[in-house]
Amino acid sequence: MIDIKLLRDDPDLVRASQRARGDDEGLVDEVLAADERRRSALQEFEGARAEQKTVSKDVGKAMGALGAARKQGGDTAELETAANQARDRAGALSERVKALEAAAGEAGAAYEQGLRRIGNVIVDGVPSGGEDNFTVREVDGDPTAFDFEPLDHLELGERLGAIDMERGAKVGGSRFYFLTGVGAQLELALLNMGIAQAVHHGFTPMITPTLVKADVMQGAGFLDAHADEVYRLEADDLYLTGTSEVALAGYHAGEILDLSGGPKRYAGWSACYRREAGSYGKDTRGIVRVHQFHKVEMFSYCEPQHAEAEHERLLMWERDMLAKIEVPYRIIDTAAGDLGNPAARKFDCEAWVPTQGRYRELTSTSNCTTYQARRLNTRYRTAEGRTETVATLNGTLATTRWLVAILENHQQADGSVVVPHALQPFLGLEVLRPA
RNA sequence: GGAGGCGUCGCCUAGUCAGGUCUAUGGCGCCCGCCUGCUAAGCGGGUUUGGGGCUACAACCCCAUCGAGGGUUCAAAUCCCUCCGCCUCCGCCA
Repeated sequence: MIDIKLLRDDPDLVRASQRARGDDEGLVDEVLAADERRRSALQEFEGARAEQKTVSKDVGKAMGALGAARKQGGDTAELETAANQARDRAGALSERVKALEAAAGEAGAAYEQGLRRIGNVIVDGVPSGGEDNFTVREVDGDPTAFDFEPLDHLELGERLGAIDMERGAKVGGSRFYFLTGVGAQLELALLNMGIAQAVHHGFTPMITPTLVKADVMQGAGFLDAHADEVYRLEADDLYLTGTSEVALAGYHAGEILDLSGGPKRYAGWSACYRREAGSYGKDTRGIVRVHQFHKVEMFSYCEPQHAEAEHERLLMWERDMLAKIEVPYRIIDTAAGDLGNPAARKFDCEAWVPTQGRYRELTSTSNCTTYQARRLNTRYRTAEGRTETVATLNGTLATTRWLVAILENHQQADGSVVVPHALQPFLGLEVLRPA
């Protein structure tokens, strides 16, 4: 959620952001009003509570004096009367405090509910509008040219004995698959290359839980707009994560971090699960859109004032990975309306897929600024000793989908696939050949 | 799955049985100051986090915070209930 102080100080900025996202601008005034109500209710309650506490302490004092007098066998009647009087007064106040507390609680809940609905304030420069309003930031390489009719990744994968969709469907249903033989090896090689690069740049590699509790899923921001994308295990009230971002965002939840040595960077390796609800009929062929895949994900905790620079760094490391697999790609600046609530800006790297004649997303890096961390209560200690909310960012280093781009772009007329140079040491093969 | 023990403001710890006349005790660490050729020791003070008020984002005042959430009570670290985590033992299973 966004910072209430920003909302109070600069509501126009938040209104503009909501407008760019195509979200409800009126929410801003709604929440400001709720904030006013919450604060006045809180003041009333706290005042009454303070009074009640004072009176109640008098009861305590009176009771103590009474006890002492009894021990000494003195006259207790007067003390007893005083104690009872104080108790009656406190009792009367107690009723009022309970009512005021309930009212303050309600006002607080209404306020927070509204605040949570406001999306992160977009970074200056993010294009307005919906899914199709992205801007192209950079194009790297020309679409791969072939002097033969290229095969699609599934055809190639089947000939190589690398992908088995049919048996995947038999075992798990549609959108499930087996990676077999060189296919399994290729995925492991790719993911390992991602981990190796991350470690080289100082990331801590992490193998993360893929089942998380509701508060983590909620805090990471995955139960709002796209809740129906998430698998939920009813019997245990746990959620299957669609990315290790969720677990890595939860990793430092409730903690106060020491960022004096720079950002904390983690590289998460995990299986990812997505229901793909509402995408019936889309990308039904092959492993472009599946319910389960593997991913290496960068995750960074940094000071908010460094978030934009960190975002550029994550993008740079994604580019390094794409360069290693030697495929043409472009980078888009996602439009505001296509950002999730937590993201203030998102860059996607999209690789050229020859048989589709278009670019498909291979990586995605988001700057969530303090939005995610505020919900998860992750802070850092400033040089002045104050606590402030950290910024969180994430970005992809490799996923199963990358196999699509690798297979299709590096295929030869005979159905073999040349392994990109950087990947060869991880795979131990230079060329994949049909069985 | 069963039985028991534990969870206190960075770390350790008192308080919980018998609710109150205290503002959660003390030590370690850390920070500031004093003293001091230097260091150590010594002395004094400070040291959870969130929210609200007032403001200069200071000082100060108030509310909450003893694993979490409820409840009882004028009053809860303390009593009751539910949940979570850790430890020990038993059972079951990889």
